[in-house]
Amino acid sequence: MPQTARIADSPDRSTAVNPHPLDYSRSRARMAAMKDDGLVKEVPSKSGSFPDWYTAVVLKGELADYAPVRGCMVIRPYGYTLWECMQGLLDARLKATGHVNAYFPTLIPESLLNREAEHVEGFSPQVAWVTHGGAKELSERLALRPTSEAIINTMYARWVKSYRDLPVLVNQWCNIFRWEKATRLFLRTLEFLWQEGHTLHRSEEEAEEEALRILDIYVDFVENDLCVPVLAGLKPESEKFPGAVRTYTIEAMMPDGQALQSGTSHNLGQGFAEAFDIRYLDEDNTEKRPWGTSWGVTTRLIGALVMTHGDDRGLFLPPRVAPFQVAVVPVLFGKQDEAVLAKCREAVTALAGLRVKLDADTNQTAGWKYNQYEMLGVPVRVEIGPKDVQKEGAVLVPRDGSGKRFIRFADLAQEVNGLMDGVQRGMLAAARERVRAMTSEAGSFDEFRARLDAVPGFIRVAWCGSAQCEGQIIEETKTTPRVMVPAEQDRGDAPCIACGRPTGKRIYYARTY
RNA sequence: CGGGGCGUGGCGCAGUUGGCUAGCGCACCAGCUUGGGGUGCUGGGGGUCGCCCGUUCAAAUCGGGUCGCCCCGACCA
Repeated sequence: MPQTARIADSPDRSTAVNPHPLDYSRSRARMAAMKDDGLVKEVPSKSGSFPDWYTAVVLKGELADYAPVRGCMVIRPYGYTLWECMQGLLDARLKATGHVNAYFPTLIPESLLNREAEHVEGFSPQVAWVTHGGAKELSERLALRPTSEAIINTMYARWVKSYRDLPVLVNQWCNIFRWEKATRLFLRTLEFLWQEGHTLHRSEEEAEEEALRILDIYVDFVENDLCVPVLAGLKPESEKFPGAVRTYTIEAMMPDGQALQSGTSHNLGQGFAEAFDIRYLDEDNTEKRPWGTSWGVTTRLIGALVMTHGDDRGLFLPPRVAPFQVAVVPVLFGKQDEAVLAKCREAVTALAGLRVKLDADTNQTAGWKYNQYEMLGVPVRVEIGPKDVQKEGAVLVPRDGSGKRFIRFADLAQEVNGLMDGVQRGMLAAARERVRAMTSEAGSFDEFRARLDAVPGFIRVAWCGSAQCEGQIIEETKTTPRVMVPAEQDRGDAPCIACGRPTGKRIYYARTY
């Protein structure tokens, strides 16, 4: 019974690392190759082909695997545990702000989806349909939910009667289907997991506050827990959610210079309340329509984690969300093994409160395990061998590459807990610095292209707000508008990059996933 | 949806001007050995060559189709 892993929110032990053997090569050629840089050759270089690197890290990191269905993936136990860790942290924030979870059906009758015109139009190219029950053709097609506004607002219309029923603050964790032409693990698959909040409010102001409150929660969660820096702000009209009045977004920048939309929060106005005929009787005894919001983040965030922090050794997961925060690796020689293992178990006890994996397997060497847990992105490794037992110490190895350190065993808990915070902060700081270096400003198309050429990333421009100018920017630069940051608006006029008219608007453009 | 690439034991690949029993590395099993950065040796088990249809005395190899995956561009969390 070698498993001593304690996984929060995980009811069983199926989340144990490496439940199935993998093909980690041990050929002499590869061993020789390893001596060059000490890196496992299972992972191609991040600076080489970025897409190949990404796929290899997801696969070798045991986050996911291709399913025998086009465009679909299996989230493996290790990857799913990561998702559960992420869920736990975000869910707590949502609960703390008064939201409650519920569950609505995956199947959505076509007639409901058709109620809101812009909504259908926006989603119809991506909807998967159920047309048969057994051999019998259905009288009405059922959509596999591409999002749940239609079915949830249908229910809200039944439940909301009085101003006393407001606000409605409901969230659901579920799966979503969107038919995609080209798929990538975690970044775009036919089916993915997310959380979607759907709220109703008494006033427009309250709905706007809610949309912004959620945006703030997303920023806090993604930056402080996932260590992924984002630009938060408003989407331009062209990038709005179908049916929304306003869409807010958090946009992350990946190391290859492409922006990744990482979460959205929509002010839906009264559009859905009208389409689904939601009314309530207000204090003044008149019937009114509530104001709505919806918002979500998806398993795509796992892709952001991989790309932001991974390196040539594989994954690197922030301590707060890592399925295993610490890997304890005994160095076994067949002689004092019992003493070494006893010390390792003592270490696990000392680290109570952290998610710890003790790997006492004897069919792999200690060195093999070092590489394995680095590939899995475990933030801190503790090595304990006979020499450490003798010296009453242990070797700590943070995944951030800052080197091995020998510590007194008595200081283990304090040292490791200190590393948890230090590594977490270091990851955010490093990512911030990278994104800062990938963000620039351009006053002309020539300048825009030059910057994009030098360092692809976020490029901020002045934009008058017209669709025509937006189209021209897209055309000239092959980038798309990502986000307008509120604090950067109306702080002095500059000529619109396309038409030259003075404007206070600023917007970031980037290539995107 | 266009352009390019790829489907051969679990994984990575070789073999492709048609021709012997389809080969190699890793993984797996057994034994010995080794062990602080992916131990070494020996011996084993495992494949109707993605699928279908053709051509042929003979197809992993040639032709047609089909399915899937990867990469690059147009649409999207």
